[in-house]
Amino acid sequence: MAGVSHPGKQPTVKEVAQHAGVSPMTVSRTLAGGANVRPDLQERVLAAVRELGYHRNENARSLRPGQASGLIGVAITNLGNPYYGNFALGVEEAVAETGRRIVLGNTGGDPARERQLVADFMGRQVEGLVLVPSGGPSDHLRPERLGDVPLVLASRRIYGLDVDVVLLDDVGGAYRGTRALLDAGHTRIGYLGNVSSAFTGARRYEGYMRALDERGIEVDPDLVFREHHDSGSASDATRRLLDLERPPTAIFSANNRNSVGALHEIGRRLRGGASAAELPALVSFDDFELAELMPVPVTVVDHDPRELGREAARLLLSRLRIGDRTQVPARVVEMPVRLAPPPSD
Amino acid sequence: MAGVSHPGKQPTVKEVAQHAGVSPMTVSRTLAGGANVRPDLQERVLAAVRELGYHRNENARSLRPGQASGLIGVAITNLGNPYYGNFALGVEEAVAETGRRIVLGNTGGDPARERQLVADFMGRQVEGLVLVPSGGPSDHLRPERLGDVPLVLASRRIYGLDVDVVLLDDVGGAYRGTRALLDAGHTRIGYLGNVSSAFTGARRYEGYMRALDERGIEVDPDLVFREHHDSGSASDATRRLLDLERPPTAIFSANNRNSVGALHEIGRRLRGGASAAELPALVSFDDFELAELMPVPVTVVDHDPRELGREAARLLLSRLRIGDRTQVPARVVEMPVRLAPPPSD
DNA sequence: CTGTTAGCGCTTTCAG
DNA sequence: CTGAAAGCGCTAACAG
Repeated sequence: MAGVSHPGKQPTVKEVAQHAGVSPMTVSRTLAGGANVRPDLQERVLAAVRELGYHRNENARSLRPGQASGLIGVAITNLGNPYYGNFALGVEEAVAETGRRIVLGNTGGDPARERQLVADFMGRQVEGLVLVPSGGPSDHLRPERLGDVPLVLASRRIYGLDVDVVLLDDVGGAYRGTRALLDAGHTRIGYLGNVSSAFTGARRYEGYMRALDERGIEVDPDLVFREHHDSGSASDATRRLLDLERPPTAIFSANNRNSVGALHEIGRRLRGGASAAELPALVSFDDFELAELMPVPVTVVDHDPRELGREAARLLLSRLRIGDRTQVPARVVEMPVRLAPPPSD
Repeated sequence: MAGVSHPGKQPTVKEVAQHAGVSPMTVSRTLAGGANVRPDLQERVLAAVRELGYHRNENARSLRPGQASGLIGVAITNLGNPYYGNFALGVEEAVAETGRRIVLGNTGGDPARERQLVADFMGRQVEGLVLVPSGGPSDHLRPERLGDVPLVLASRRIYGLDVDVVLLDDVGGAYRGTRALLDAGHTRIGYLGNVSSAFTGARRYEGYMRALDERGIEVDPDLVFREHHDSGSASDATRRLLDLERPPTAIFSANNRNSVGALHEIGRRLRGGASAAELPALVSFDDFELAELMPVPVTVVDHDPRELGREAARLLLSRLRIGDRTQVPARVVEMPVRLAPPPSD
């Protein structure tokens, strides 16, 4: 009960001042570090703060000109996906190191929701925006809409929008993953990709093609499936692949969801009596846990979404430190990926 | 360049008003829905808003008495863990349905960080708090510190703190999982738990004990490992279990991390030439992907962290609707879990 | 239907 | 070293 004079309302500087027998300014100065305040008054103020459970109102504070809100708006497509969860974690950590916080919104890949979130973030006076674009129209991201609030895009870029971007080395990773299969002697390599992230999908497919092309192998359209987006449809695609007259001996999967789908189908066939030897090897863009325990060899194109998040935050924070934000041209950072072959037995 | 008069600053009502040739109040009213504003003036205002890229300043808005901030503070232990990522998603979704947003902080399980985050959230005038407690002292959560800002705890409760809590049915899930192993004829069942979440750990261990007790089996202390917290140490514990003179024929793993650790060790032994038949069956509290593909049978105690998050948000939002928040006594909700046996082949 | 006034909580001036 | 005044952007309440 200590000091709760008006239950149901947060105390203000004024109340703290009254409680400590000083003026609001002395409270403000004390809370700002205490420069030019007599120690004994500081004591009294801090005691009153504790007594009343006072928290300085950051919203009122940021109303003053020159005072930033300390908020960064983050909109991602799917928080439930560990990839984006770790991405958000990376952003949060890097941003928290500067004393700022993130306001987080989940777009679910819906452009309308993205617009709405960005507008809301702007209204909350965020100092910057980190966005995993959902792919729709992007006029709400144009400079005249965002004023001087810097924007960083992650995972995908938007052409015509000249802002900082962090990407994975999609092309290189897909290229190296495919090449690993070629080096192991495979020549018929299926491709499982998706359409939901057109940008990323196109880049990974490019890496796949480039590796095949380098060895003079032509892409067989029967082996390429790119029209699905969840693990269920990836299972179906895998079934169709394996039911071909000349099935692939290996599969390149452009992401986590597709890898899981493919493995579900592989598991089904194993339980149906197939032997592991007649089932395809797999390269998976995106790591997943226990890949080593899979019944077929799984090579993983591994990367660190948390680090991607940190890097996105770093780009953003650096813009906040620059007075004229258009001074530095837009940067594109490609984060490296790592090939992790299956454990040799 | 449309209308960017003062680049580097967000436009205000005043500027919009000037631009539209009306008073600030007409702008405010128009933005509030347009009641009692002539249509043609509304037109002019909305045009000016578009022209200038105006976003209403929510911080200034919530300064007025009676106006809520529309922010909910969420502090969780590890966003990178898919369990908490989905939890956060559930909270975000439910909260967004009411037009509110979440400010998110990651505690990393550090009590000091938790205090800091909660204080910051209070300063930002959050309307409510959702917290996955880190387990340290909890005086910063006492009612006199939080004023009338409601708090909902998730995953763990804090004794002595009379607030709403959402939990999983830990005891029941562990009990049923263990009983499934007993029903399959196992009598020596190892236990892998952890200490990092003392509360949850104790509850799951209780369920394990209860199932054994019911069958008149005494807990063999050699089979119980509860002092570790990551998948690496869970691997070690599994090794020690399997190296016992009379190793267990099954293992109950109290969470995801432990299950993965145990499976890593099992994989190692398989690659070393062991046959699946001599390796233990597993029950895992917490689902994980591709459990069906594991070389030993894995039964999963499945649950929906996203739904847990939604429920936490629901409890919180219901408090916001009630004038006197202490009217309704603290509620404890236990979310159900589901037993998912391995696919029968 | 529209505008003016006042004040939300805070801090930057400017006086004492 | 301390306080009083003024104003950040917004909107109830009260004129007109």
